[in-house]
Amino acid sequence: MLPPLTQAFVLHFGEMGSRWGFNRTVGQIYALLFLAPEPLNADQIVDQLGFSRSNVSMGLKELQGWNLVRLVHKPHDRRDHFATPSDIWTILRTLVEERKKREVDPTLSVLRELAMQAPAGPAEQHAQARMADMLTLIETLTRWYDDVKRMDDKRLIKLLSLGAKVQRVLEFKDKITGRTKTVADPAARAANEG
Amino acid sequence: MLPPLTQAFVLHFGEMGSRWGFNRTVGQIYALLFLAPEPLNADQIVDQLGFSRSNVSMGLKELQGWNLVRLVHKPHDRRDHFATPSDIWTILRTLVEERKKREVDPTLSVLRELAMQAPAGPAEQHAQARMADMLTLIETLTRWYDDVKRMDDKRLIKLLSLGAKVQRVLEFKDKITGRTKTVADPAARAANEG
DNA sequence: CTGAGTTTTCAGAATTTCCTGAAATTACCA
DNA sequence: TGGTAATTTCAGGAAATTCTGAAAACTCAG
Repeated sequence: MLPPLTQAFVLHFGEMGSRWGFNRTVGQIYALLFLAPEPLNADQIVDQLGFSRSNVSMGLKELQGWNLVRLVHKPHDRRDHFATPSDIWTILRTLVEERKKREVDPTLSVLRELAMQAPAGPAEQHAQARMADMLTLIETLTRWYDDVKRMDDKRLIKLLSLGAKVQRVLEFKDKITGRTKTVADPAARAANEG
Repeated sequence: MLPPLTQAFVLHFGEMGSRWGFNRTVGQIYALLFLAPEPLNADQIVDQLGFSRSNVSMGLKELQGWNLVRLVHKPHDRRDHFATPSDIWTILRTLVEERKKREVDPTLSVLRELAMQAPAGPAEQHAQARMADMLTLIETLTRWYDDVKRMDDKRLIKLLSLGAKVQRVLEFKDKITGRTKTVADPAARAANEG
């Protein structure tokens, strides 16, 4: 039915689905839409994947809830068509944002809530301290994320491909701002750049 | 049974468990161990959470499989005790590593596999190009991750708290390496540092 | 309006996952 | 080696989730 590479990809996404927070149907539908050169309508998805019409309808709704799939209308066709963004970085941003919303935000708000309450006796002192550690960590991470997600794709990609080498750049900068003279010395500069 | 803050935290982790790739039992056991000031043995967990002994045993095994919990032996006590690392950054590293192993590595290897196969006719050209896009993105991300995970905690935290401001540092560096004279000029340097 | 085409809802069947108690296994002491 | 404490395994019951078909609801051209 599906050509072999497409089939393999779709089946893999179906299997992985559960690890990514949705089910087989949703995973396969997403994979199919991701690969499709054109938006697909629900019946085309039914034909290709063999799920019931209602299951596909629910799967599409869930994918729209994740903002991973958008509704497209074709001229002279009453049926709804669905597509994934063609830009993969856009997809990544959406995925991360939605997973954060589901996986970390609820915990963040519970931890903030609990941090404000008085510990019920000395027994909970330690527990509350542990929660505070976790809260600090999550807040550090989400602040970083909120910051980074505002970067445009080009800079983001540049930053990613630099990897841990940013470290060196930072240390380089420290040196410069610390003692300007060193920077003016070409030999020292070359050493810093490695 | 459990003091109120502890209880709230444990129940929350139980609920979140399914979103994080494990079940209620595992989530609650982890939460309890995380908060505990001392390693706990299986019976203590049974007492506090009310799950069956066998369920706790399986949950602990799963947590050990994730490397999130380690076995501890107390002197003069035959029973196994369990603890989470006390350092929260260590926990984060483990969690990310294990999730990557489960959630991205399988897809990475499938995509590499499929990238090598010849498309079955022109119908699959587009599909294979899409897969290639995804592969490139995942490889970029995992390379970045492999790089960053080698950083020590101190530098990592520094980098995180810098957030998108690294950007400025990078541009600052570009200017310096591009035209040294400008850097030597204190006025221009001040402008770059913002 | 009407009615064909399309999408959504939803009760319950099918499937999967979770959890338990009983039995088996392991570890260790005397 | 026998006995006891501790842990693990596992078959099957309980619970949760996924999936379906039928019916309801919606949409729009005529």
